Amino acid sequence: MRPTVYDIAAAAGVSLATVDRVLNQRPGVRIVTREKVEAAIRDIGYVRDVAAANLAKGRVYPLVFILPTGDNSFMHGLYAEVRQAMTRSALERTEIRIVEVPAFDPPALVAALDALHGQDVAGAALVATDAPEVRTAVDRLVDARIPVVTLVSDLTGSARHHYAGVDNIAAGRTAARLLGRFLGGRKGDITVLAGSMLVRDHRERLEGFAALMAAEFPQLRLLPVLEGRDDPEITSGLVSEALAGSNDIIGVYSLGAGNRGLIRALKATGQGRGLTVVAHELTEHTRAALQDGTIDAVLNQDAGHEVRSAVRVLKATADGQGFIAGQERIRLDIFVKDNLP
Amino acid sequence: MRPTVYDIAAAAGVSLATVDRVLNQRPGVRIVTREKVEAAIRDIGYVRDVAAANLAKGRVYPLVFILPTGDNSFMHGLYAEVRQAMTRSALERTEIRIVEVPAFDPPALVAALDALHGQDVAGAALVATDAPEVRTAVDRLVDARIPVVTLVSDLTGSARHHYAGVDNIAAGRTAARLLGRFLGGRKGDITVLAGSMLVRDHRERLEGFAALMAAEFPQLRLLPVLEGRDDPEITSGLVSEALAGSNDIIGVYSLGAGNRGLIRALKATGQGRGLTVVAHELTEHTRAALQDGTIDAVLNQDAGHEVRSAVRVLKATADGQGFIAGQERIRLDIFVKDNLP
DNA sequence: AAATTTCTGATTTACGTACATCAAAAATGG
DNA sequence: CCATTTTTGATGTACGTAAATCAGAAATTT
Repeated sequence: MRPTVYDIAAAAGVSLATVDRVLNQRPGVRIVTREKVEAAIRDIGYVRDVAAANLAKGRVYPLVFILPTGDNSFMHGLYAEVRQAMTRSALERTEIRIVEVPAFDPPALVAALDALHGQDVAGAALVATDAPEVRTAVDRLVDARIPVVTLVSDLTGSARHHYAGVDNIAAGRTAARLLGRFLGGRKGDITVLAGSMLVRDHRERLEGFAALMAAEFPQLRLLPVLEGRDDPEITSGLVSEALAGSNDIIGVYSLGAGNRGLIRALKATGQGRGLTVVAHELTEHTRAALQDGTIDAVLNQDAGHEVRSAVRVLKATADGQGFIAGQERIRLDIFVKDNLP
Repeated sequence: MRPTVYDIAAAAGVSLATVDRVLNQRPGVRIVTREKVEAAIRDIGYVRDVAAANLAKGRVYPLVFILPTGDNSFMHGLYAEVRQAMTRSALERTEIRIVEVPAFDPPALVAALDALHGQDVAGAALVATDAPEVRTAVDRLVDARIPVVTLVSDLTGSARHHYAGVDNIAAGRTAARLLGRFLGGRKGDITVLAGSMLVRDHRERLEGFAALMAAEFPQLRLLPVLEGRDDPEITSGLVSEALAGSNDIIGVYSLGAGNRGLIRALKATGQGRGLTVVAHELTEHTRAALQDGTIDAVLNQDAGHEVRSAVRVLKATADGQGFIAGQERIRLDIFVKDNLP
């Protein structure tokens, strides 16, 4: 049988009330007594029964997810996953609220973060836009002892407790490796398509991609980056134009969202050119494109895992607990035609 | 506030005792009354507080993991992960026991399974060896209302509740796709290395691999499968011999364990031949080989995820509950040099 | 209608922890 | 050594559910 608070009391030769004071760091215990109790806790190997504790406390975790607006499948998927998490609220003792802010808009994000102060919030998750003022706003929350995790896009240099997302530099390098190997020594130009260089995840993907390309595939030349703002329409136009303007393009790397537009342009302009294409984020559109051969590989981050991980980490952090690092590492999924879920 | 059993009682106009009888399917309730209560449960949207219920029941989950012996890194990793899960027992109300059986030995596995009858077991996980007698032994457990999940290797056709592992046909196809694309149109022979055709996962990987190769990369010829019994020594010998015997080999697919031997042979015999190699299972050996370029891609199943998933599913099934399918799907990880964790 | 049998209600205890209150004991200051 | 402050003990209630008991009500049988 697992030891309980009664066992601690017996082992330490103190009363239950004193054990409780030590366990919940309430005042009114001499240091010697406190140490005696702590020793007993270690000795008998007591672990607090979190379920019982939460029951007694009537604890709920009001969590806030700050998400950018955005009309692309990835963001839609992310919203859907957060809403899924909401449906599990009763079971998980969470109360999740979504705060929507304009994308790529640091002041709006800062305002949303600052608004949390004084509210009843057990933790916050945000898709970070990389800007100094966002960093300090996050730090203010952390100072206010509110757990913060970044989602999808990180905010290095800030005091956020955790990042629930993939390593985007590694993602860029991986994309380069796949594209380079798939092209099997051919020589030509590569078009890179991004959403916006204002978000850290896109910058990092490009950084990793460009670095590995330069180092290992010198026969491939990177064309200037096209910024499609994660918007299918803009993206479609840019790609069509690029493909029409050059016959040397043999590969495409799409590191942002808005792949609906990319795919449309590829089908219209790229047909029969033998393009090798690597894109990010598995959506219904990229899935279909993988299947019909328009795209050769898709790198993906599982939004569901990211959201569930964020919730677990926020709860654990709010309780001052640790978490299983391996379980909370968000992996970079690589999909080809054959391993689609 | 979440509705409680008291709210059900009030809503249905019955007493708490009756609600309890309905909730825990105890006898002594007329059908009309039972339906009244069930309607009330639906109406007010009651969800049982599992934490409180488990507390009241003093529930613990005695789980058994039946694992094959095996001196390869993957099995070592699997054991380590199960032991990790044991250290979390106190928190998760589990009591995990490992039963070790000889690998590739159906009768031993059957004996281990049958031994569980009558024991206090809330669920069992096993690495299945594919044989009819194993199937019926699993079915006997399921008939005895003991939740069963297969781990790593499935047992289709049996009544197991869940499979915590990857889709191995898809894994084989994916390996073929990567190898085929990486070889970029070159013509030559491919050596395939397996552990044993007695286990379903190896058979399935080969099946997927051969099918896709034949369909999409006809310029690549598959050599007869080498069976290394997941043993580094045997594997090393087989590979050295094969490489020495032919200069037409341009690719290797290692679909089992025992890659330590493969890598040793490649370094000794394959150096400078420009071999493209795809292997399974990320271990310290395959990781190093990826990094130094001996292996080009590694397909992996995360043993930690598999074990944690098995535990979650067994507990949920024991409670007659469902689980989040997306969370319990074990993904096929693809690693190249650049996205190693 | 009486005698059974089957349901239902009321109440209590328990699980492991949190939290509050009040009295008693011990330590500290002067 | 007394007065004061600090520390500790004893006890009770609560969280939401499970499980048991026993009395009483309703349904069924005779």
